[in-house]
Amino acid sequence: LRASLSSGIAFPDWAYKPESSPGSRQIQLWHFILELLQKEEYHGVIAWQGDYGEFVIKDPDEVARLWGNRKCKPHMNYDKLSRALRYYYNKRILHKTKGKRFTYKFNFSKVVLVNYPLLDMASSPFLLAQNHFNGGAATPDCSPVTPEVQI
DNA sequence: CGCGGAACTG
DNA sequence: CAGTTCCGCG
Repeated sequence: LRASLSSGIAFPDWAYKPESSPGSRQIQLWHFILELLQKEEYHGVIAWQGDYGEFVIKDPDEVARLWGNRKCKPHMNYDKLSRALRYYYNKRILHKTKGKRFTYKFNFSKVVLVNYPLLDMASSPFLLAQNHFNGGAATPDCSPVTPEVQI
């Protein structure tokens, strides 16, 4: 188990995923989703809606564009993004809300309860996300390297 | 749309 | 390993 030092609150392992290469750890899609969900400026694009942990992608094309932008994948689209989301079903991170279009649900209750039996679910996923991404320090767009050599 | 197999990539 | 790309099927 790990704790986020900057925010003060402990966050479960499943939400961390350190991964090899400390400096250049790739952004996880569901991290990115949570990041957008946390920012009010994207409420027209993606937002919490319905049950606890449930969210709707209001503008699939835009979310795909933003994701592609972050991953330097200019040809990203909802078809591909949704395939990535579907891989989360077996990983128990997400599942589909059947019937509701563009609607998925985080397995907060299940996974958090398993990893953190003492942590109650009073706090919304929004608060959890806020605590994890302390206010959104920086949102690095697709910018590979900035050598900036000066003499 | 939503699903999951399959090949492929860093 | 975490997607990306492509695709046939329902």
